[in-house]
Amino acid sequence: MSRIRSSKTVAEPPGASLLPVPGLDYGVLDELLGYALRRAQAALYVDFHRATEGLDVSPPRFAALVLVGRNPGMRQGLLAQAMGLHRSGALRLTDWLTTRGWVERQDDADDARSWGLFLTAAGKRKLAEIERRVRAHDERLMRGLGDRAASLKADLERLAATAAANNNDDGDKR
Amino acid sequence: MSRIRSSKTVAEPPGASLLPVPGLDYGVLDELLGYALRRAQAALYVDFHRATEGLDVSPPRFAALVLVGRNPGMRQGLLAQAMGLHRSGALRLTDWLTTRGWVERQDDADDARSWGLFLTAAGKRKLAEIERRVRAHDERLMRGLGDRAASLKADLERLAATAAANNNDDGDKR
DNA sequence: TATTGTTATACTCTATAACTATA
DNA sequence: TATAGTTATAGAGTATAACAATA
Repeated sequence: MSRIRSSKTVAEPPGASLLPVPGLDYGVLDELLGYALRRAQAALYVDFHRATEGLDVSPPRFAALVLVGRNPGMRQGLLAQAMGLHRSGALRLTDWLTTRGWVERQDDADDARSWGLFLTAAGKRKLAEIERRVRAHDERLMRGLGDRAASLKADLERLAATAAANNNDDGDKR
Repeated sequence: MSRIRSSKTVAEPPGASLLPVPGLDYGVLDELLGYALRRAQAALYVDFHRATEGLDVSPPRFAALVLVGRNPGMRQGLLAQAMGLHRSGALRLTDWLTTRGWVERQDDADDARSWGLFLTAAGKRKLAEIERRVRAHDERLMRGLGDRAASLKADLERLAATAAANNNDDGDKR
């Protein structure tokens, strides 16, 4: 089998932050944990893009490279599961990375329906460079938070687990 | 002047979470504050969608309703600024809300280029219902975090400010 | 000349549905 | 019959560029 698909550069991120505009009334938004998270996410997204400028990568593409790099031979379906995507999304992502020459599909000896995913030599080099810059970007953020960085990260992980658990329950909304 | 545009329902959110898949090696992703934020955001997004099921709303649409509701007569450009959008994005968002009958444009007496944005009576009712559910959803998350919720929210706000400041600086990446 | 909003277009990210090949 | 991947299509969310009207 073979795959060919078009290649384009990364789209520009939202240009501006969601930081409060002085004089505007944000009502309930200022009270919500969810909106605080959204503001932080928006700011980090712009910052990530800046830190990886010229490398033609985006957060999901970076995550996919790391996952394939650390788990060579993983199937597309597992990549989808790890990234919370539909399998058609993992397909497109893999297509894009393949077209760039960073990832390659190899036939899986155990199951003729599946691919094994692997980084190419170019993909390994690219990932090393991206990872270096992303680490620097993240460490800069951590430094800005000082000793709160570690507890923030732990609380975010707990929040993610809590919200995901709600999603599986029927919830007690009423 | 008048605006007409098509109306569609809210798209489905990503179906699954980004919670760690047992046995997979996430490499640097597990160390990054940015990826922890991404995981939390993904989980909250699904949870938000569940909490507002049937109301035909999304996080940006909700934020726009709140902002217009609290700042009646605000211009589209200001909405764009508050939400970190290009003005063409604020146009589309406003179009959508107008088509739903929740927001209306009125001529601005001070500047013939501008609109003033206002909630309609239906928009006010709709917002009240959405806000009730979003508050309940957010409070459920906060309860899950116990006494750490307040500090988490404060740290997220500080993170957003820090990252946004980096984006304006030249940064010290090298 | 700068600003507000619009139109046209395009790209990322993600989904659903119907399909093929294999298990 | 179920699973892995594919194809085709669609929609949200966002951008850029060129434009008109007004300031």
